[in-house]
Amino acid sequence: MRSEDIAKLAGVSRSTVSRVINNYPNVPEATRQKVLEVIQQHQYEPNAFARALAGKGTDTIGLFAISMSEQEHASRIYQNSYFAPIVDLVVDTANAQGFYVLIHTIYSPDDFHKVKQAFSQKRIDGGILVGIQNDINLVSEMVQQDAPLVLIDYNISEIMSEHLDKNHLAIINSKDYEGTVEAMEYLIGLGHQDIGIICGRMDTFSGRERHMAYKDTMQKHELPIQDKFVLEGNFLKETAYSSVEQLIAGGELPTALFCANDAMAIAAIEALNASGLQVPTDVSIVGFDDATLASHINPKLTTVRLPIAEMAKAAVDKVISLCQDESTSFSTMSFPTKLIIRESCSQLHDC
Amino acid sequence: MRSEDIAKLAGVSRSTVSRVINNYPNVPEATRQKVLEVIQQHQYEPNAFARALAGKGTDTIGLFAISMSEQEHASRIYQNSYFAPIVDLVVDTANAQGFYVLIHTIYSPDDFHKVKQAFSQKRIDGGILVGIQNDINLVSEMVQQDAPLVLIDYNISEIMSEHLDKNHLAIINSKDYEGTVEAMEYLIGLGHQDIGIICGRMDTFSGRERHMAYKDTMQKHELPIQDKFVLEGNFLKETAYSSVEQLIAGGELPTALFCANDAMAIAAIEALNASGLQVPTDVSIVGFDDATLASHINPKLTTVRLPIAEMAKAAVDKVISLCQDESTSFSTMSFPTKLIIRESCSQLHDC
DNA sequence: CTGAAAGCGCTTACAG
DNA sequence: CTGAAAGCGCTTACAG
Repeated sequence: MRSEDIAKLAGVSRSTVSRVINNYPNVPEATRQKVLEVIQQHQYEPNAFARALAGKGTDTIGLFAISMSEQEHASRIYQNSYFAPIVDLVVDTANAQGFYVLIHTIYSPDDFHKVKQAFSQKRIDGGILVGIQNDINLVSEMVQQDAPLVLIDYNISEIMSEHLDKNHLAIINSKDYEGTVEAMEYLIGLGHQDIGIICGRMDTFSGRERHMAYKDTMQKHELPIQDKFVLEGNFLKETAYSSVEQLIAGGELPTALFCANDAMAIAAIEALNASGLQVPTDVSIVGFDDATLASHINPKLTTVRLPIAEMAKAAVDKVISLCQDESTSFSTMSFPTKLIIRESCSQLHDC
Repeated sequence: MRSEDIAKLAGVSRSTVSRVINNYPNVPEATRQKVLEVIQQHQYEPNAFARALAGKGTDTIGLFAISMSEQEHASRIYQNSYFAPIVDLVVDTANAQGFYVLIHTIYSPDDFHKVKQAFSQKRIDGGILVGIQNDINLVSEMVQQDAPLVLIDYNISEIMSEHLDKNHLAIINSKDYEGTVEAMEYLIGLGHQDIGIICGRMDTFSGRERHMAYKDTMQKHELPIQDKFVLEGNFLKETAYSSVEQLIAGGELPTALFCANDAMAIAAIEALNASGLQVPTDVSIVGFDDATLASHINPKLTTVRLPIAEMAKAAVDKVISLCQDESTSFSTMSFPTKLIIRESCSQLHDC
C-alpha cells in the first residue's frame, strides 16, 4: 500500500495525501477527513525511508556507548552500572517523544567508524555519545558532519578551545568534582587522614575530575598524598580487585579509600574481605555512582549518587531540540550529585 | 557526495559504482580498484535509506522489550535483570555482524502500535520480541506482515495450533520447567515439605511454566500444596515484598519458598528480615535468573541460572538468517538452565 | 485549494 | 563488461 493507492481510493492526488499526512494547513477539512479515513481503513503507514529520502527526518536518534578499553566481548555494557541505566532511560525518553533509537556499542577505534557511518548514511537525525574518551579529534570529526550531537561526560573547555562551540552540539555532565569533594570532606570529617584512591579511566572527563578533586581536597586539608595509596584503575572490577590485592600485599593500608566508581568499590571490599580485613572496621570505603548493587551489598555502600536519570533525559531532550532547530547552538548542562551515606565508612577514633 | 559524484570522479557510471559497492562479480579488477579508491578518498557512504528504498535491506533489526503490566515510567527496563542483559547482548551480537539495532520499549497496548509501525514503515529487516504476553492475536498480527520475527519466551504449542508455523518465525526459550523441577527437587532433597511459591506473571510463558513445574513436582512427591503458600506475583519486587508481608502476617510460614525470579526472591528475603526472620535459618529461598544481584546479596542467593547470553545470541543469529532466507521457515530452540547452589537454602532437620 | 512533475540517492533489469 | 533508464515511495516547489 503506497500513498498513490490511498490517493486513488480517496479520489485525490498523492500531493494531497502527503499534505494531510504532514498536517499541512491548506487542505479543506472535508478532504482531510476523507483521506484520513482511507488511511485508517487500510492501516497505511508511509514508508519511513522514502520520507527521509525526500527530505523529512528519520525520527530516530542514535545512542552510542563507547567503551574502548575493555577486554572481553560478552555482556559488558549491561553489567556496567553506568551505561545500562543510560541506555534504558534514553530509550524510554526518546520513545515517549515519538523517536526510535538506534543503538551501537563501540569497543575499538575501528568500531568508531560505525557512528560516523550512522550519520553519513543519514540513518539518524542526531546522536548521543556516552563514554567517549577525551579525544578532541574524534569529536571534531563528528561535529564536522554538522549533525546534532550531544556528548555525555565531556570536557567543556576542550570544546571551547577548539572552537567547536558553534555547531549543533550540547554537553551533559554531572558535577563530579563537587561530588568527590563532598565525599572526601565526609571522610576527613570522620577523622581519616590516610586516604587512598582507586582512579577511574583518566582518558575520561569524569575520571579526571574525580581524581583532581581528590588531590585538591587532600591538599586543601594539608593531608599527604601517598603514591602507594593512589591506585590506577579503569572503572572495572577486575583491575580494581588486583590493585587492592597488591596494596594489601604491600603491607601498609590507608584508613579510607575513595573509589571512582561503585564497581571498583565493591571489588575493593571483596579483595579486603578475601584477606580477612573488614569494611568499615579496617578500612572505610566510598564509591561513586550509586549503582543498584551499592545498596544491596554488605556493608551497604556509602557512595556519591550520579544523576543518571536526569542526565539521560536531558540528553534526549537536547538532541531532539537540536534536530528541530535550524540554527546551530551550543549548550551545556551540569547536574549535581549527592552523597548517600550508608554503612561502609566509620569514624576514626585514634586521631 | 552521492554515487553520481563518485561515478564522475572515477570515470564510470552510477551503475558501475553500485556494482562495486554491492560487490557484484561482473566488474574487472582494475575498474573495481579505481572506484574503491575514489570511495575511500572521499569517505563516501551510500545513503542507507536510498538503498533500502531501492530494494536492499536496512541492515537493522528491531528489538522490542514488552512489559505491559508495569506501572511507573522511569528506569524500568534496566532495573530489570532480565531485559537489561538481553538488550545488551542483542546489541553486541547484532553489531558484531554489521547490523544496527533499533530499540523500542512497549509499556501499553497502545505502544504496541510502534512495533507494527517499525515493520510496516520498513525501518527494520526483522525483529526480536521479548517479554511478550501470551496473546496469540498480537503474534498473529505481527506474523501477517511476514517480516522475520523471533520471539523470546513464547508458548510453542500456541503457534502450532494457530498454524503460524509457516512464516519467517522462530521461538527461543529456556527450559524453565526443567529448571524449576531441579530447584524443587533440591529443596525436597533438603527435607522441605511445606514449600511455597511466589509466582511470576501468568500471562507469560515462563511464568506459567515455572508455576506448573512447581505444582507437578509437589504432586509427584505427594506433597500438599497449600493455597496460602502460593503467592501471586508479577516478577516485580514491590508486589512480592507485600505478599510476603501478608504471608508473615498470616502467622504460618512454609519452610521454603520458590520464587519465580530473583527480584522477587530478594524482596522475600528483605521482607523476612524486616520481620526479624532469617534466611535460610527460618525459611529457605530459591530464586530464578541468577541476576547480578543474586551473588552479591546476603545470604548469597541459590537460584536457577537463565542462559540469557545464549538466548540473546541465538535470537540475533536467528533473525539475521531469517532476513537472508527467502523461504519461510519456523524453528524453535530451548536452552537449558542450571541450578546454582549458594547460601539461601538449608537442610531441614526435624523431618 | 490541488495536481503534474521533478527530485531525494540508490539498484537493477535491459540492451548492447 | 557497462551505460541509460526506470523504479523504489515519498515531498515540495510550481503553476494554475
